[in-house]
Amino acid sequence: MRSTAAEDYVKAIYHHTEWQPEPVTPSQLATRLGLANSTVTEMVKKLAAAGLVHHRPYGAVELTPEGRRLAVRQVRRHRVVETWLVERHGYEWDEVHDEAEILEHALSDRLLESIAASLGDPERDPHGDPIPAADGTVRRPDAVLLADAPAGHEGAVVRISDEDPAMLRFLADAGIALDARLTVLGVKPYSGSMQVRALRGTVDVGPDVARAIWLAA
Amino acid sequence: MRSTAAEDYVKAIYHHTEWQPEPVTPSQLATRLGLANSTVTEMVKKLAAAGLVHHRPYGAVELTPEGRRLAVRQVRRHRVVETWLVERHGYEWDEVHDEAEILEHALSDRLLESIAASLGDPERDPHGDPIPAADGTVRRPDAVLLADAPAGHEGAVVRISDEDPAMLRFLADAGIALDARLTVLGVKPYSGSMQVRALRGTVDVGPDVARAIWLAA
DNA sequence: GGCATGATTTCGGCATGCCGAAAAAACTGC
DNA sequence: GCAGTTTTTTCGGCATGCCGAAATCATGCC
Repeated sequence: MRSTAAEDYVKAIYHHTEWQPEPVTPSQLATRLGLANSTVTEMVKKLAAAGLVHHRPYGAVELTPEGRRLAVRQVRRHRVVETWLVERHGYEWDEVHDEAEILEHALSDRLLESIAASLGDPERDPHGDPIPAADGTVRRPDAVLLADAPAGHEGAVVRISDEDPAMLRFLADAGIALDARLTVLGVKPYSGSMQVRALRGTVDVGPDVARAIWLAA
Repeated sequence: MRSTAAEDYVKAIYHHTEWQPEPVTPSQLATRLGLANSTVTEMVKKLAAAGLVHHRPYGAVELTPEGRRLAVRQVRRHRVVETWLVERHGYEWDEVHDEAEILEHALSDRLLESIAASLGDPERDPHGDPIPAADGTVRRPDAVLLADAPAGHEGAVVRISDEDPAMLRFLADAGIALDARLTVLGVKPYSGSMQVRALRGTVDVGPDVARAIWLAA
């Protein structure tokens, strides 16, 4: 039970608790993985038998220490590959996800570490997500979700969720990239969108976008 | 029917006819792939249905033009990856095979070509095997199997079979590498081994080795 | 020509991952 | 507290690849 499928499941579980720590339900997992609920239930049972997750029937799913280790390892692999694709192979940051999704299961540890070393052992990936160290250590920057930032808050963009490639392109066009300094001007009443000042000018961002961007605290 | 398994089968079939053109039998395929005969028979039937091979029951297996295209593509991928591992990641030439075997199925065309370009589009891999071009063109050097070379023949090593990593290490120790100049001194009667002069001195090579080395014709 | 031997194929089975439909449990609002 | 909805689980099924055992074919030898 150390298949690529298992790696994908624990990574998805880990992913869910990485930036907002709530337990994950099977159906949320199914949505994220694009699988049927029944499939997830079955697989979770196998993962539990393999000691990678805790799960009581009809309850949420949580990683065991061992499952967490595997997940962190997988996250490291994914983000190292993404960084490598962008820095060495001319990929745009919205193009790397699918390729990394496959490669993270295919590279040996030796090759992965060689690639990481050739990049200078980076600590964050092109979206600002922290890259866990080879020993499993994770350093996460203090950050506030843009949607939760009060008016007047100012800070550099520390992370942009890689969930939606189209959004990544929209943000790139709007001049909002990693390390850009943003100032929260306020929420427009009833529209649900926020006004934000970037270097290039003022931008209105909808709630989806405001929940995809993290600012330095 | 374009699975990684299918890619492995057509590659194995192609491989067999690359340096000595004889048809492949299912059992030879099974041996090379490390599978049961029955498994190969079943898979060959599926490959035939998919138009990748010709096969009449109880007969040999041959690639269709389409199967050959797929095989050549796969060979290119494998050899580009091997070259990359040796040149950029400090692998020894006897260590690359397993990693390449996995990676050749996982890289996108885009990434593979980017890697090939970064290597200067090499035309042969660390063992001397020709790397097919991206368009499927294969250039093969004129070569004689050491075992078939007459006494007195002299020529550079053009290719060393990558079948047996232990043999590759033995040869490296003996100073026999790609491009080394060898002279065939003759066959030792009854022992079945050949005497060969290399730069570093005279070496006795057994029949296995003599069938793994090709010299420039 | 007949027959033994070895290669090939057929057959039932197994493991992994996936699905949809139906049953069971858990929440919800009133 | 209870009925309706939603979530989770169970169940039968399917596809891919693999296996060993048994049946079938091909071939060479006498």
